[in-house]
Amino acid sequence: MSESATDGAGSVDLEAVARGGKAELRLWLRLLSTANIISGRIRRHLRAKFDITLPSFDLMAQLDREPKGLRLGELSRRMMVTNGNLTGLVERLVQEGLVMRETDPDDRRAFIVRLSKAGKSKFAAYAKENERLVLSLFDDVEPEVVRALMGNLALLKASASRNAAER
Amino acid sequence: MSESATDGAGSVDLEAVARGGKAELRLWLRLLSTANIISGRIRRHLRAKFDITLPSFDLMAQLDREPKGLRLGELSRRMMVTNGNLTGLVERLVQEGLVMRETDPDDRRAFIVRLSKAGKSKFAAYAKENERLVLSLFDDVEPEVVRALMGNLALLKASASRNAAER
DNA sequence: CAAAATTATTTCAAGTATAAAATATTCAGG
DNA sequence: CCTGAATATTTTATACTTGAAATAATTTTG
Repeated sequence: MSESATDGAGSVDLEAVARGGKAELRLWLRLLSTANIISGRIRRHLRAKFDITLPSFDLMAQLDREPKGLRLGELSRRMMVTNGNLTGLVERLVQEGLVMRETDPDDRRAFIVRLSKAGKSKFAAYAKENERLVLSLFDDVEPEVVRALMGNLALLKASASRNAAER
Repeated sequence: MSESATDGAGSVDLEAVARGGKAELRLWLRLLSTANIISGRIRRHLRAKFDITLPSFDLMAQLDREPKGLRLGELSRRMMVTNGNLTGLVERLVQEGLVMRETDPDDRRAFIVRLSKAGKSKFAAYAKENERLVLSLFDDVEPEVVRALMGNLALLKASASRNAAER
């Protein structure tokens, strides 16, 4: 058969075959595997079509909607990654000429990053194609299911964000 | 304030502030950020409490329910990671004495890994504590919401798994 | 205002992750 | 039984990721 000439995990998944266990545990595993499947598809698609990584795409997506740029700290919060991570990520995008990095005139500790002209136009193409893909992945999901998930995930997200400081 | 003495991303998250955009796109971002928040909490909790990484925990979780062990290929499929990734992950756990790795008598290409006695007993403690944490993260989520998410995520997962071979 | 605390970022070490190429072994035909 | 296809895993190169420690600049305060 040969699946794709690549090593490729991320296609089968038995959802950890969580037999017993509490409903919440099983839900968490299902949530995770669903997110993994979708992000895997997106990652492979971006790579195949544009040779760009998902983290780079995410970074550009954040900057695309902030024409004036963002400080690194704000960017790391929005992307939910550590500061240290961003240093290298931004560096690579600067090398490629997609992102500009300049010191904040108001605070010499800080840096502001934003899309270059080239970055902006490339990202537009990436985003368009990506939207097409994501919509296709949701093809068999009814609008009311989308709505229900939207609301229920908000509840879960709020609960998980709140109930954090345990022990 | 100081948040936690660590560099810590993964706490705030503006859900990418996806203003416009199709509902499906926004749902995908919400799904991703929810999964990120939960897995971040789990990861930090396991590290703080037991000094174990999430991938190691996941690997042990898979083996825990297969007393006879698993071949590496099957394990990589279940964990949704590439084969190459597993080589190093297993190696570390073998070094720590938590996992045993032996060649499959029926197929000399293959390896079978399973939990050692020590691994089994350590994992029991990890899992117990982890279950406590996950349940606490779901604390404010009503059972019917859990049920609804379970069903609707199954639909989404199926759709995303199916609609793959696009272009 | 100078020392102390805080904030913004980088550096570092270790681990995780992918995709592609390389190895080794098994299997299917001829 | 020998060859070529298929399978199982490892290796390699590159990139991502974290958490902690280090740097540097700003703000707070005694």
